[in-house]
Amino acid sequence: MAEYDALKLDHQLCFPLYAASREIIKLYHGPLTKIGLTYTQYITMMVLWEEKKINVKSLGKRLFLDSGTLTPVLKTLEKEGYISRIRSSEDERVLMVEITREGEKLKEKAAEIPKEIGSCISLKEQDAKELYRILYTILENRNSQ
Amino acid sequence: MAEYDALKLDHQLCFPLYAASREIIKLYHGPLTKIGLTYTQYITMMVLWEEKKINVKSLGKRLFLDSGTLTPVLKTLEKEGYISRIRSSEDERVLMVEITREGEKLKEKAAEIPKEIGSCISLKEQDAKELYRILYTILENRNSQ
DNA sequence: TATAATTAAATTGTATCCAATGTAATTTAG
DNA sequence: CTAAATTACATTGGATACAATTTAATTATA
Repeated sequence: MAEYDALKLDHQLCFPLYAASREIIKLYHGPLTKIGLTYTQYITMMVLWEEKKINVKSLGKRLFLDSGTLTPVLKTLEKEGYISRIRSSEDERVLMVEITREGEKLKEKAAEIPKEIGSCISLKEQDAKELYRILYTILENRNSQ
Repeated sequence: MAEYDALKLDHQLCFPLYAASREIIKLYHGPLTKIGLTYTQYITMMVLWEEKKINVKSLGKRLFLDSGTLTPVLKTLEKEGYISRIRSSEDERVLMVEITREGEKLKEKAAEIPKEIGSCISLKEQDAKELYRILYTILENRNSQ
C-alpha cells in the first residue's frame, strides 16, 4: 500500500526550481569574477545598462529584491564607480540610481558572458523557450499580488 | 537598427529561474515558521523523512549543497533534536546523519504544507509537469558533470 | 491644518550559499 | 611499506536574502 507522499523531495516543484537556479548561477561565478562582479551586482547592472536611471523601488520590482538586499549592493556598485546614488529632489524619500560612464564601459567587458553561459546549459531550444514562458507566468502572477 | 542585446534581463534564462525560485520559497516562510523550520532545514528533513539515515556527502548530492552549507544546518537540526550526527566507524571521515523520533514526529506537523503551497502557485497541471521535467533535465546534466 | 496613515529606503539580525582553505582519515603508487 | 594523492567534512570569509523594524518624507483625512 505505497501511498503517495507529498513530502518527498521528488514530488515538490520548489526543490528543482531552487536547485536548478543555484546550479545555473554557479556557472556565472567564473566569468563574473573576471570582470569583478557578483551575480546580484550583474543583474543590477543589466537593468541599469537598459534603463540608465531608475529608483530603488522600481529596480526592486524588476529584480524581485527589496531595499534590504539592494541598499548594500548599490552602495558597493557606487563605491566601484559604476553607478551614482542621488536622492530625488521632488521626493526626498526616493533614491535615484544612475549608471556612470564607467558603468557603461563595464557592459563591453560583460558582452561575451551570455553566450559563454548559454553553451554550458544544454537545453533544447524548445525546452528553453517553454521554461522561460512558464517561469514568467509564475513571476507575473507573483508581481501582481 | 535595434539589434538584439543578450545583456537584457528579459533575454536571460537565469534571471526568471532565480527570481521564481525565491518567490516560491518565500511562500514557504509562513507555514514553515509555524513548525519552526527554515526552508533549508525543511528540504534536509524531507530527505531524512525518506532515507532515515544518510551521510553528508550523499545528502549534499541530493540537495546540491556542500558541507559549507550543510554542516551548520545539520548542527542546528541536531540541537533541535530532529537528527543525530555520528561518525562512521568504518571510515572516520564520514559523518552519518540519522533521523530521531522527534524528527519523525515533525513530519506529521509538516504534512499539510505541500497542499497549502500548491494552491498558491497557480500553474496549469500541464505547465507544472513541463516545468518539472525541464528542471530535472538541467539538474541531471549538472549532477553528472 | 494638525494628525494619522502611507510610503521609500535604510538598518538590524538571522540564516544561508559558496569559494577557498584546512584537517584528518584513507587509498594509491612507487 | 611509505610518501603522495585523494576524500569527507569542517572552517572561514564575503556577499547575499529577507523578515521585521526604524526613520524620514509625503499624502490623506478629520
